[in-house]
Amino acid sequence: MLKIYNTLAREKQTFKPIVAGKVSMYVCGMTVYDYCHLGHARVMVVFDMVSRWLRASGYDVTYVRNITDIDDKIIKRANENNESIAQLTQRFIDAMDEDSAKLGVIRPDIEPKATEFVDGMLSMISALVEKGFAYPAANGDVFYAVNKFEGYGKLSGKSLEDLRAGERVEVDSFKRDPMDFVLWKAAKPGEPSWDSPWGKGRPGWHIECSAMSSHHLGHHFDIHGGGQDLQFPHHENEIAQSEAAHSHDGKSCQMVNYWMHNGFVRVDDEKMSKSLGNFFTIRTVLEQYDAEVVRFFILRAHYRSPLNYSDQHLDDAKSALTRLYTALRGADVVDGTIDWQHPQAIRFKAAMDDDFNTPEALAVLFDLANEVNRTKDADLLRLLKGLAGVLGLLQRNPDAFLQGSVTTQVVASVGEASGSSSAQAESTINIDELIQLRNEAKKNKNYAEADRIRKALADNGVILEDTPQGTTWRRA
RNA sequence: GGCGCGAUAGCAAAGCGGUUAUGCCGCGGCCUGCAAAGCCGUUUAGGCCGGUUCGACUCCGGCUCGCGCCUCCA
Repeated sequence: MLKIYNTLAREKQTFKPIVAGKVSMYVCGMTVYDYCHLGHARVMVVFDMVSRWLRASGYDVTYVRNITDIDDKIIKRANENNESIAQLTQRFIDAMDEDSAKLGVIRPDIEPKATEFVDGMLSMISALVEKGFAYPAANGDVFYAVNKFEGYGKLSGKSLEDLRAGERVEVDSFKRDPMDFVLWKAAKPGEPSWDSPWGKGRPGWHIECSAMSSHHLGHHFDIHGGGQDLQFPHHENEIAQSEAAHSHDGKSCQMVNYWMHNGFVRVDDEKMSKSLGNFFTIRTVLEQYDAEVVRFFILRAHYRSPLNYSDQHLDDAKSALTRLYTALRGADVVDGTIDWQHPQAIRFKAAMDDDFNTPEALAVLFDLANEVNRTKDADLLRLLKGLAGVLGLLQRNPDAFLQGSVTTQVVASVGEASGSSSAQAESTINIDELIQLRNEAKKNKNYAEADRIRKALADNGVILEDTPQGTTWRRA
């Protein structure tokens, strides 16, 4: 029985899909004017994990994650770069796809782009105007009249009075209420625009998601996700738009049953964000850390908790993941079959069913690794790999992870240390050859030489491990 | 100012009204030529003050500190 913390209800609720056996899920994706940072990585990985668990639980999942490809920042950035908006957005969509693939994120089933759904947005805005929830202003913008929607604030727990009291926005004289938000922006010279009943313009941000989600998932769907910062105003506004636009005879229809919000990534205990400028892009981090380590780092914390980024924490995650891969090493397990009756599998499922408790699920993996190390039991190995696979982890060849990007050719100084000829000292030497040399030295009880080779390799980031089956190595 | 969240051992991070979380690090042992890996054992907890209870890290109240949203933001 899966329980999900529903932001709307402010409590964990037993998950019941609208259509038995099926789950419709929408997640707010990226605005593509720059490379994705670790905050984006978290959304992608978290909801990838959610969709994987729903599928592992037997649901037929339709996962939609949108792409915002028209927006003030995109226009500004394209102008600065002297490139077209289409060029800019395609460049960063490609980069996003690259980054997410590295993080082991399965592509959502549908990735709609805002610019391809302007018609849907326009008809939604028209419906809102007709029903009296929106009004065109004198400047050509169309605004949503927040006070017309009874449930405004129900997601974020804010009341209009509170919001107005904390008002920090400059009052826009074209709005009837300072909290009204824009559905359609009148075109400014030189900006891309679409025709509309209110003249040329482009859509506001919030209406995009309402139009795309209802187009692909209908007026009422199961799960809507996104970062915590989208809760207000973005998701609040989505509810106001969708539920008002799809209302019949004054009765609004519920848009979403379960609202999920993932916690922030922080740096020095401050939110990581583009506006604060303290962000690390995924690609920067991947220069230093294996992508699976980053995925593990994200899943090691509960999705709703804050996640503090630092090298120390990534190093820690790397060591932990190394332990898991070490347990799989040397075994010929390829398939990860899961016996869901096994006590550890039951524990794993209980953890995941409890609002996607990945830290507890990972603890199960470590307990399994310990059992595997003790017993070398093939069934346990399959179970370990199978359960890890549900989280998108541990599916590589262990050596591919453990030896990583270290080239099998190490630098010349190793050759010198090994005592080989000076001609060879100038070139690179194969790690396997050095292990061979060391084993010969060991056989001859020349331990000083053996240790010198081992030390030289260690200085090159190669750690040797002597096992009953022979000597293996891994990167530091 | 309004609304909300959090405070767990050296670091990270969960569950749980009474029984080993887990990972990294540290320490001792086994293993090893020595290491590494692994195994066994082990040190370090629950912000502060009250209350409920036979018993609280876990429930309730207050306080302190930190964070988030209220403006674009995953």
